Parts: sequence; structure tokens; C-alpha cells
Amino acid sequence: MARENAGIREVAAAAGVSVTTVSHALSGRGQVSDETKRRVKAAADSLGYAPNRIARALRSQRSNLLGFVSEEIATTPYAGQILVGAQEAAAELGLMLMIVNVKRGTIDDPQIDALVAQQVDAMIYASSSHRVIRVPPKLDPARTVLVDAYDPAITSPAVVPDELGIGLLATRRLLEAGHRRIVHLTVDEDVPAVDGRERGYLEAMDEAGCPPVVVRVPGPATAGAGYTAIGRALETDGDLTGIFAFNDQMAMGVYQAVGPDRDLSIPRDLSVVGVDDLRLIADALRPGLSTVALPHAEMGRRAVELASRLPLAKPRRDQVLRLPGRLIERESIRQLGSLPIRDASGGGENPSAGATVTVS
Amino acid sequence: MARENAGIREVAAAAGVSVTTVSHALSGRGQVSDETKRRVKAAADSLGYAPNRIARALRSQRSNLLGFVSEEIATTPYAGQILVGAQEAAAELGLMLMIVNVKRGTIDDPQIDALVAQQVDAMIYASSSHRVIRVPPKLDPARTVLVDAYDPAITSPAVVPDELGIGLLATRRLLEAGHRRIVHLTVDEDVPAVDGRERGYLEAMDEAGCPPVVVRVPGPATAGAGYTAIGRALETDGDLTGIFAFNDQMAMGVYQAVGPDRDLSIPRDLSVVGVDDLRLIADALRPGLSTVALPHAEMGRRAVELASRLPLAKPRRDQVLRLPGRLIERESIRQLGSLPIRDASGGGENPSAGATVTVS
DNA sequence: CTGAAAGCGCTTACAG
DNA sequence: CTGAAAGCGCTTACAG
Repeated sequence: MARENAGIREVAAAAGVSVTTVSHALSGRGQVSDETKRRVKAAADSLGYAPNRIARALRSQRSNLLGFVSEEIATTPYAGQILVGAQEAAAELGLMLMIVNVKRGTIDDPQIDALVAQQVDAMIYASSSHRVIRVPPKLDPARTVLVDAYDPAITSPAVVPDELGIGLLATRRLLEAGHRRIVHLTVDEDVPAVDGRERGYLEAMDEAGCPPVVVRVPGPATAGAGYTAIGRALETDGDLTGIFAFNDQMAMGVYQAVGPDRDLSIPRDLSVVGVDDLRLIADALRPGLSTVALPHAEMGRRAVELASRLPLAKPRRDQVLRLPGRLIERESIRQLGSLPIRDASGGGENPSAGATVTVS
Repeated sequence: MARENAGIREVAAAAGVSVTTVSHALSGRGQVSDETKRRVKAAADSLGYAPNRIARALRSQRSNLLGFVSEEIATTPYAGQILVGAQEAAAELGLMLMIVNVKRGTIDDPQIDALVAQQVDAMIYASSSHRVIRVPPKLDPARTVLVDAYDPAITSPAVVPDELGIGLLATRRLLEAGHRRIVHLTVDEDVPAVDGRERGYLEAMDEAGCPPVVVRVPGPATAGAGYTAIGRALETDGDLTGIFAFNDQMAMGVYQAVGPDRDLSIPRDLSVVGVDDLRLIADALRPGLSTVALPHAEMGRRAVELASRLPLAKPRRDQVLRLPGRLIERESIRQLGSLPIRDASGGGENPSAGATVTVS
């Protein structure tokens, strides 16, 4: 894979100019006549010249490398998507990504040291799910961008999903389909995703004048948690018709609970919306699960763009970029239309009159 | 992130020797007295010296970089696991991975050119699922290792799962649990995974003297395909008790089919084993799905180890490393014990007497 | 066993 | 507008 091709000297010789002029002509940095520029470019093309990035990095003290530290890249499909977006943006900017995988909650890792030793221009630290973290102290906060994470202790910019907007989007979708008795199934974890989606739900229900019901079960937010939660929800309100699950896994638990155990079916009796757009789940469930896709690829993109400007950008405190989710429609939401199914009342009451069920 | 620390000159000054001696002492390449070596190392430590990898790469013409080209790293959790294994092995060998994501079936990609321009020492090309591919011509076959893929046209070493062994493992597990009427649900795709697992199934059934039944439905191997396949299987043999699904997604289709549509339950009436150990599915299904985990991380490891030796290794034609799968037990297999449930006959017949059902 | 010197392939003041 | 020269931080023949 070693490049045995022409170097800048060969190009210079072929074009009949000095290496300085080749460098200037190709980089556009110096003053070079158009004619010379043309000749140099022609020579470079015909020789298949590509600058040696290592030599360039050594001389210019810029590696054009971005470090990408990801927590548990393998355990969720999310990190992969962030990576793809980051990768694309990096390619467009002429940067390469150097990737390292660390355990969740890592403070110190020899791999991170290795990355620093590579003299990356900046670092991207991607969490495995939106939460508050402690950035490893090895990373220079002024040269680090956080993805799907937020560290209140430092001033690095962060790119995160707009969790509140996601809660609004999912809940409004159910409201627009005519549902009034909508429950939010969530977990008792103290992370921005849980908090933000719930606040979005409460806000949307408030707007619509519907009493909110939040069912909170012990985390993590798995199918099992969803199974437990929907059971509680149905005990609390046997007439509910809309379910906003914290994520697709919890939504899967709803599917598992309604079929065999009860005489309910989706979407006939219950409309369900999840979050994550985990294809493996959302596509495989019958009927397909409507869900809010998180902007992972876009987060990766934006993180790279921010990181590439980091050495130059002015430090801004609490610079956090919230990116919107996107509703992916499948078949789990029933349009109630003008005629209400079962008891679709509930308008006009104060949201504070709604229930919060906590299972522990 | 730029290292503003000591360079080799500072270490030399601190130790009272030349930079040559520092280089020799630290790399262990030249002849240096133990005493000098000790002094140099102490100086390096106290200054926190780390060699500049870029300078080293430029001078020694070895980048210590491995290119990792992955197809659609985001769409499956597999690629992530391969990456983690590769990452770990690379770290142990003092190598860094430079990662690029390409579309499935890519022949030409500017990202790959970029990787080549980085002067990586070798390349790893990881497919998104075990199949026959055409390696992009930009990659030097003598410096490329294939993962989860095989290109008959070139001589690059390849690291793949032992598909036949996986078929044997899954089928024998059902046989050992006392099942005799075991069906293999698969798809009509011409890839090594389909072919190998099926051959393993046939071999194991033959060993046990049980007639095999293969139900083949149109791909891809999704939950929907599994749903269709189990329907056909039950039409063909209403008394079957064991199901070896091509993968976890097809196994999920079996779960979806047995519950609501028929009076069958897992594992009471049907024992199911899948392949992939997709946590999102295998853990979430009720009962948990027993499945064969593919050796993804190990494949990544071995690929890096091979790649790191590639510039030195002798070219060996058709060097393919087959790594075994591992059975992950959950709750989807019932031990039939000594007393046969329903009709557990079927021994003694020739496998060729078995059926192959193809749905198109 | 130790060190002076060349050089990897570029970029970048600087001089003309 | 163009080019000679220095130098990024190492490694590596080579000489002593």
C-alpha cells in the first residue's frame, strides 16, 4: 500500500519548476501565475501525484487527523451511524478519522493516550447513549467535541438529539391521529433522554389539554421493562389508546404483552410509537413500529464540522447543538378519524391532574 | 491535542547522550550499554517523552497504520464487533486503525483512495455478512486481509466464520436435547453462510440418522422470511419439534408465527435455535432465544494479526481462517429427556429421503 | 558502545 | 511571480 508514485520533486522536474512552486500551485497558498499553475497541475495529474500526508503533517504540524473515541461502539447500532456521518463529513473536509473504542464510563485508557500520541488535530467523544459524562482528562476540552453526551464540568461543544422535540413529535403524532388517552412508558434513569422525552410528552399533552399519564419502571429500558410498564398502564387506564414508549425496545415489550396476554391488538386497540428506529426491531415487529429516528448520522457530521474548526473557533461556554429527530411511519398508529373509538374523552383537564405511576 | 512535550533532543540532553543513542536505547535496535540504556529511559520517563509517530513514519516509511474498510458498518452490529476486536489487537501491536465506511459492493471509492494516500501498512476489508466479494482493485491483494468475505479472484488471506461448524453445532444441540424431527429454515441466497450452515445441518442429521427437512424461502433472511418459512415447515411436518433457523431474525419470525396463529408455544412444543446472537433480538424474545454467536471480535483480532505480518509473510494461496461459533444458551430449547414428546420417530432413514421445500 | 550526519517528503518564511 | 534553503522529529547507515 506504500505509495511508490511520484513525489513533489518529480512533479517539479516534469513541470520545469521548483518544488516550492509546485507546493504553492497545488495548495493555492502562494502567488503563482495561471500558466504555471496549469502546467504544474497537468504534470501532477499525469504522474498521478498525491501529496504524502505524513510528510505534510510533520512539516505543517497538522495531522489532518481527527480522533474519534466511541463508547462501546459494538453494543448498539447507534455509534455506527454516528461514525458513518462523521466519516462522510471528514472525507469532505480532507480529514481522516482515527477510531478508538472504549468501555462506557472510561476515564483513562491507553488507547486514548495512543490517539493523543498520533497528534490528532481534535477529538470527538461519542457516548453510547445520550447522557451526562465525565470526559477523560487526557482530552483537551478546547479540542474536543462531545456527541450524544454532555459534560457539565467542561466547555467542550456538544452535539445531542433534541430530546424534548422528540417527545413533542411522538406525542403530537398520536394526538393528531385523534388519540387523547396517551400514556408515556419510561424508566427511572436520570439521563437527558428520559427527562427530555418526558418533558416533550408533558408539553404536548398540555397543549392538547389532555391529562398525562407517565408510567415509570426500573431501567434499563429493555423489552422486559416495556412489558412491565404496559401492564401497569393498562391497570391504571384500561381505556388508553395511545402509547409513547421511551424507545423501540420498550415498544417491543408492549407488543409482547398485548398479543397473548390480553384481547388487544396493535393498532386496532392500541397505537404505539417508539424512539430509535432500530431497524432490527421496528421492521421486524408486526405491525411495523412507527418510531422517531434519532439524528445519529447528522450528529456525527456536525461533530466533525465543529471539530475541524475547533483549533480556530473561539471558546463558547455551553455550546450545545440539539438536532431534531424524524418520525418514521410504519403501521403501529391508527388514525381515529372523526368518530371516537371507545372513550376518547379527556380534554380540558389540567395535566397536573394526570397520573404518574412508578414501579419499583 | 498537539504534543508540546519533550522530543528526542530534550531526552538526549537530559541523559547527556546523542539523539542517536536515545533512539537506539529506546528502540533496542542498536548496541547500547545497560547503564546508558537505563539513564536514557529514566530521562525519557521523567520528561514524559513519547516518540512523534508522524516523524517516525516519515523516516522509517512505515506508518504503523492499518486501513480498515468496512461495508455498511452502521447497518448491522456485526461490523462494530469486528472493529472492536481489530481495535484491541491493533492496540496490542502498537498499530492504529484508520477506518473507512463504504457501501456494500463498492468497487471504487474516494475514501479508499484516501486510505491508500495515508500510506497504511496494510488493509483489512470487512464485509457486512459472510459472502463472496470482489475486492476493490485499489487494494493491493498482497497487503489486504479479508474479513467475513472471500474473493476467489485474489490470494489475500481471509478470516471467516466456520459456517459448516455452526450448522453442526446448532443441529447437534437440538439432537442432544432429544429432538429428531428438526427442520432447517433458510433462504435462497447463494452465500457461504447459507450454504455452509445448511451443509452442517445435513451432516449432523445424517450422523444421527434423521431425515433432514430444509425449508427455503426467498431472501433476505428477515423475520418475515422466518414467518413464511415456519408456516411451510409446519405444513410439511406438523410434528416437528426442532427448528434451526438460519439466523436470529428468521427465528424471530418463528416466534411471531407460533403465538397468535397456532396453538404452539416455545419451547413447550417447538425448540428453536438461531445464529448471530443479536442481543437486541435474542434477549428481547420471550423465551430468550438460544443461538450461535459468530466470532466477530475474534475475526477482527485475527485479521489485524495477519495484516500486521503481511508485508513479511510469504504469499500463500487460498489462506482462509475459519473461526468457530459459540452456542449461547437461553430458554428456547426444551430438553426432551428420555420420554419422547409427540412423535419423536424418524431415526434410521436416509437423509436423502428428507424433504426440501422451496417457496418462491 | 557512541555519535555526527543524512534524509524521509513536504511546507514555509524569506530573498530576489 | 519564482526558487533556494531550512526544518518538522525522528531513524539509520556509517565512521570511529
